[in-house]
Formats: sequence, C-alpha cells, structure tokens
Amino acid sequence: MRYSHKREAIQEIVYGTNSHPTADWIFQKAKVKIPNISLGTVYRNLKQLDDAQLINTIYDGNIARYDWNREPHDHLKCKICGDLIDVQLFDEQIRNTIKKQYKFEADDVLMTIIGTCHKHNK
Amino acid sequence: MRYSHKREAIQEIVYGTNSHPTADWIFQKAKVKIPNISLGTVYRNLKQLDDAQLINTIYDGNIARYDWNREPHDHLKCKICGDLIDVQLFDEQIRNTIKKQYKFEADDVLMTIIGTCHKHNK
DNA sequence: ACAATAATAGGAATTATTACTATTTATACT
DNA sequence: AGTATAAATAGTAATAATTCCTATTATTGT
Repeated sequence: MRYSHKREAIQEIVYGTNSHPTADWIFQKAKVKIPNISLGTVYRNLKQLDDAQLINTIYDGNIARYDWNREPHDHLKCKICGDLIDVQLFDEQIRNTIKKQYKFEADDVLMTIIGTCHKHNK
Repeated sequence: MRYSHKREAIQEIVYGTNSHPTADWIFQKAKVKIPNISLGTVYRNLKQLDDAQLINTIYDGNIARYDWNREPHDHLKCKICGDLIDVQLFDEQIRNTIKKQYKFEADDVLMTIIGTCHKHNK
C-alpha cells in the first residue's frame, strides 16, 4: 500500500473521534482540509485501512460505520439518538470460550445491546 | 391490520425457511405463487409483520434479512458462504445480567459470531 | 529525472430500499 | 347482496449507500 496524503487524512479523522462515523461524515470532515477529495476516495481508503487492520468496519442497521478501536469490544446502541457507545462486556477468556462452544471456527464475536442511553432519562 | 392474501403468503415463506432470507429471495419465492406481486408489497408487508412482532428483522452487513424465530437467540455467520445459523449462546438469565451491567435501559442483546462453518472443513 | 503503477476525481452504475399514485380489494354497515 | 371506506397493491420513480470506470495525477524505485 503506497503512501497517500488523503489516506493519512482519512485515517486521522477516524482516529480522532469516538463517534463511529459514517463514510459520509468522514467525507464532510475531509473536504474541510482537502476540498477536492471525492467520496469514492473516502470509501476506497476506508476499505484499504480495514483490510490493513488499521480500522474496523461496523455495520449499524444497514449503514457502515468505522472504528479506530481494534481491541475486542462491544457496543451499546441507543434506539433514540442512534449513538453507538463502546463497552467491554466480556473479557478475552469468555470470548474464547464462546468461540469454542460450537463446531465453528470463530474469528470474532460481535455484540450489540439495543436500548436507550442516559441522555434520554426522564 | 387488514387481512391480505399476499401478506399471508409472505409470512408463510418466512416461516417456511431457516435461511434468514432477504427481501429479494422472498420476492422470488412469492412470484411463483402470485405472479403479479411486486417487490414494494414484499417490503411493505415485511415491515408490517415486523411491527406486529410476527417476524424479526436482522441486519447482516448492509442488507436486511428476516427471521421467523422471535425467541432470543444468536447467530453464527460464515464468512465464506454467508450462511447465518441460529444458536443459543446465552440463556435468558445471562442476557438479563448483561442488560443490567450498564447504565443503559436495554431492550435486546444482539450477538453474532463470525467464522467458518462446517461446510468448509478441509 | 523518469518509468512503472498505485491513487485519484468525477461521474456513471448498482443495489437495497422507500415513496408516490391510480387502481383494487377487504370489510363494516346497510 | 350492495355500497362506502380506507387499507393494500402494482408499477414506477426516487433515494441512499456504495461500488465501478476511466482518464489523469502522484508516489516511489531506479
């Protein structure tokens, strides 16, 4: 993977937020620094960064979001505001036990809790 | 929700498979019985069946799939063939403990294990 | 500096899904 | 049974997210 100024900027944007941004959000941020960047470039580089294990892709409903946090972790998804919040529900050992529980060569365990976050307490 | 012949057929198709079908798969099956059915009708009725809690909607990557199984359960997703397989990773009690673990009013716990299924054993 | 080729812009194409509208159909009330 | 009503539908257009295509530009090894 050859160096590219734009890929670096895209990576910095993903690494600079905890909000699990979408491709379009990243595109809007990138345009501020690099006005002539295109959305295709954002998508292509996000895919490359994911392939290179520099970021993770999370599917939220049917849109992709991107996460700099490559440690195994889980998400709380608020059904009201849509926020995704990082949490550590299981330690690595429990994760490995789950992986071994089925006749299935497991690579990853994805967990999301759907609910209402603290911002919406009445 | 008024009775409709087409909704009944759509529901029967979802209830008749364990393959977590997509809207388009359901549409193809439905056309065999009801040649003039339209894809919009399939989507509208799947949404109504989901709202009425008669089926569940699962997001797999960025496409929606539909599941007749409304009991809390988890999925194994094969990264080679794409199959989704139902499993029961946790009992209800563990599920409830997870829900209480965070300051978050939790409705549902979604878990998917990504890996390789038995069909691809070398 | 230059050649090879990866990366890019810009736009077209694709895929999944939703929205729109005139027509059809289920059903509640005669 | 006949009719009014509003929900359901077909068919198509529109939208949203993403991928693909091609001529041009930029990085990097020599």
